[in-house]
Amino acid sequence: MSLKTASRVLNGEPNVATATRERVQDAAASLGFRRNAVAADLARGGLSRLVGFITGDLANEFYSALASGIERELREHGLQLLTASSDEDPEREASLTGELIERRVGALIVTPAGADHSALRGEIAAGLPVVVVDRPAAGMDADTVVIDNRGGTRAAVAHLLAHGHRRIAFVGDEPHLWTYQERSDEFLAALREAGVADAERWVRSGAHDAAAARDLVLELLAAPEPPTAILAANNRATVGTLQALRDTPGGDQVAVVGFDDFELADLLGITVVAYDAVEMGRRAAELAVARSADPDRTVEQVVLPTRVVPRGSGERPPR
Amino acid sequence: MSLKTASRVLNGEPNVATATRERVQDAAASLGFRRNAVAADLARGGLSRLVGFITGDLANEFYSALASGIERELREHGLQLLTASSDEDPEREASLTGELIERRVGALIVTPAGADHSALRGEIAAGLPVVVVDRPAAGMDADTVVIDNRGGTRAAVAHLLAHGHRRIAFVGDEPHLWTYQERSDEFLAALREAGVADAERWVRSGAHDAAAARDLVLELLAAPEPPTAILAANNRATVGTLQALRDTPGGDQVAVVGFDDFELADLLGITVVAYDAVEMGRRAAELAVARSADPDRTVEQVVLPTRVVPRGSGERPPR
DNA sequence: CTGTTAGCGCTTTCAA
DNA sequence: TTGAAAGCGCTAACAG
Repeated sequence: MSLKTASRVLNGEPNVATATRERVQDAAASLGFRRNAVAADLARGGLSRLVGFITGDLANEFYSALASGIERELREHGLQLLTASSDEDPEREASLTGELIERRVGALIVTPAGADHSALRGEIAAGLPVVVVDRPAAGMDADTVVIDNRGGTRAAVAHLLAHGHRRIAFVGDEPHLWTYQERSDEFLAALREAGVADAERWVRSGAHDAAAARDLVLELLAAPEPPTAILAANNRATVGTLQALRDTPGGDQVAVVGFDDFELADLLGITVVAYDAVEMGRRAAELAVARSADPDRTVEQVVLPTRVVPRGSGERPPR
Repeated sequence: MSLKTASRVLNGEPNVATATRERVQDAAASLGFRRNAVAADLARGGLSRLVGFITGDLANEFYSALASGIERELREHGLQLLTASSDEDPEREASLTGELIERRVGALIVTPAGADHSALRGEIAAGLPVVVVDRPAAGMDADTVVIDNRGGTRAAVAHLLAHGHRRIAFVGDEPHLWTYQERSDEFLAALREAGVADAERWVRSGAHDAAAARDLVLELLAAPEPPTAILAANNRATVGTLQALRDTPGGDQVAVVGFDDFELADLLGITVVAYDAVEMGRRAAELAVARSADPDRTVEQVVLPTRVVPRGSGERPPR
């Protein structure tokens, strides 16, 4: 029989006699035959059934939640996930982008590390479906999934204000990150609207890991007029803040709200601004699939909601 | 000029005149040319520069730590990571294995879900480098990376015994898991050697998630003769145990040692049996690469050490 | 329902 | 140093 007939059977195409079909299947099974998806994709015109995901650090629970959501959604569409970590390094990000494109991924999902997205822009222009997650890529017309950073920050500050706080500190990541910008901006705006003078003095940056956050908070607490409440602007900042409070006499009096939920927040009684990272990934994958199917659809900007989950630490009154 | 010359330049092969080389590079740049890794791999004889990783659940921090270690090591060898989640379902695992093989991965790294590894065995026989992580696959001659479950358990029990405990409970995952077997076996052995009668009565299973663990521990604590110490046999069991202790009067008197370290264990003062999951992944990738290079090397069984990290919860004396 | 022919974009001989 | 030809394993288009 011909090659083509076998191909038809193996691809589940119609128009094959049942007898022939069975013959092929038997042969394939007994020979341990496996179709070659690489060759198939090539013949079909280049694109593979792979979707690339370029992320800061797979070991970070936020990114792995994203990856999990992405993978789950892709699976529904018969697509596979190709992961690469940029270590938040823009240069690595660019080279990984190149590698994935050479692998002919059908789409790319990225949490952009740097500010320069010229590489990505070119690919989009060349027709590659690109979805940007967590942080929009400035000046790029790409599908985007972010959370409502401003709304979440606003709600957190309102929560603390409602509990009587005025001296509220903000402990954030690196200032060049978009999420930092959004959150700190909104923090300042909310404080000013509440009539807090000199709001800037309460903002700290550089809490890229727990240790750095801890130091920042220790410093804040040692000042002549320490804050009565702290908004920790990401999960690592929250950990560092908690460490600092533990190590400071009276630290358990200070109110804390953390941005990003985490598994043990419940156990620790930490009030947080929560959102669904797995869902973020799922939505991103959905957009990637949609754009692959229809390159001309209008660009979509998905903003996922956040909510304040009160668990005790954010409801302490000011000392 | 010929196709081949261009190919040589793009692959950095020697024997090209500098002038020609430059001409090709300019052309490639101005045309936005990208080589097609899919076609290249096909022409080169089938195998792609991809390594597959089949894991239980990417969102679980243990697996994502593995993935991170794997990815980092593969990168060193110019390989890319293709991830797939089995949801701990043996059937899904088998079908994913098939998909990855059709994608012509150069090697496969697996945390086997079920007990039946016939599919994998066939692939190994067919020459596919397979590395098994976290749990050995019974009856298979595959490279393996596991931690010293027995040693870790033994050390944890010794730690609790040394602090005067005799009524020590074991809260573990599903009994069919290899890690459960190892840990519970060794737990029983250690208890018996210490002269604890009727050791089996202290063993509980089914703590596959925190909620289940919590219920198990609540039950233990409500018994007429409650344990004075608990060995939580995985990270979710630890969380559930802590929840149960929080919700039980006097629960803060009960000693706890958790298997698996976690970020907030330090903050919570939880004594744990720790090991390096990222390193596990790295070693697995290393083995995968080594076997790809030399299919005939002897099968290697890597056992990574564990260590007890005392942080307070495991040092409480019996009530 | 089945087969033939021509590629997909690259690499690998081997020859010039 | 360069090039021509063959083919990796498959599919798409068209015949039979």
